[in-house]
Amino acid sequence: MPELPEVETVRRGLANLIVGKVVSATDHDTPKSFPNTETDVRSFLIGANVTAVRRRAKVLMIDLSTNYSLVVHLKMTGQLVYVGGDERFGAGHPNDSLVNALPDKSTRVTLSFADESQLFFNDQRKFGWVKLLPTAEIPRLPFMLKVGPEPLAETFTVDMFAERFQRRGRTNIKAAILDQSVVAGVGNIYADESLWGAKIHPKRLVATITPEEFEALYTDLREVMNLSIEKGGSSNRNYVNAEGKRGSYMDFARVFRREGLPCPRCGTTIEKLRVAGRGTHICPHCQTL
DNA sequence: CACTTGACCTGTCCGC
DNA sequence: TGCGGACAGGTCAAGT
Repeated sequence: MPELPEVETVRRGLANLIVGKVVSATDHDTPKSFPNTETDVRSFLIGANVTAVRRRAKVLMIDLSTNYSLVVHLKMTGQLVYVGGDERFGAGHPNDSLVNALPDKSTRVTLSFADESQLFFNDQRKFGWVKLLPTAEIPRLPFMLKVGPEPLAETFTVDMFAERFQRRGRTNIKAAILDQSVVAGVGNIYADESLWGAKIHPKRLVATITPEEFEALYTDLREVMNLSIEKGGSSNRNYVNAEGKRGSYMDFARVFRREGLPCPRCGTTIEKLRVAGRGTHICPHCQTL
């Protein structure tokens, strides 16, 4: 799934839907999806009140009144879908069919709240997880120690952006922008979209990128991510928000998954290639080596 | 260190 | 219709 705009969309939804609710029960399939001890679950999850829902990079944190948090990574196919107690089997709910189908085959973790509502963590490919950890320990997780700055933060400047790349001078710009220790939250969709916006070929070595190009990339990355959040994220395959609804950014995508279609800037046919081990979409006229 | 590749999983799509 | 292979929004652990 889920890159920064999708995770942020889920965060905003959950912040409205579950803050203040009391956890009454939990269930899961494999320990891989929910690697927590029974003792911790009983002591710090059951009976806890949800106090906040936060995000850092592509990681979600559901804070609890016990000073523990549920830390969630959706990886490629994870979903967090909330179903209100009164919505189940209710007629006229916008997501009737999806909501009433849960839990389903991909459901890995279920959280039940005291008011009968539920939160489902679904994950087709089982890469994601939900970890119960002391809130104060989260910043000391290896991932949190190495992850780069939030690209949409007001304090994040173009100079900081360009500086972050200097450590990765000998690789290509696509691998570097996907590196979470350079900048947080960029994944395959927004890497391709922003490189197209800045007219930079994804195979260009970082060391050859000019200050003007870094500035264009910085501006475009932020624009494209802000637009995507506004559109509720990208539903390329199975991403949905906390209410089970798809996002519409893919309707606005300029190159991602648009191979064979004309470039919206010059009309040249968009091509798909492989860079940094990932499917990569470019306009061969706008983005040259 | 910086960099690349394979592994983790299931489902879907495409060519034979 | 069936089957094999490639591929899919992300990160890690290994290898060079």
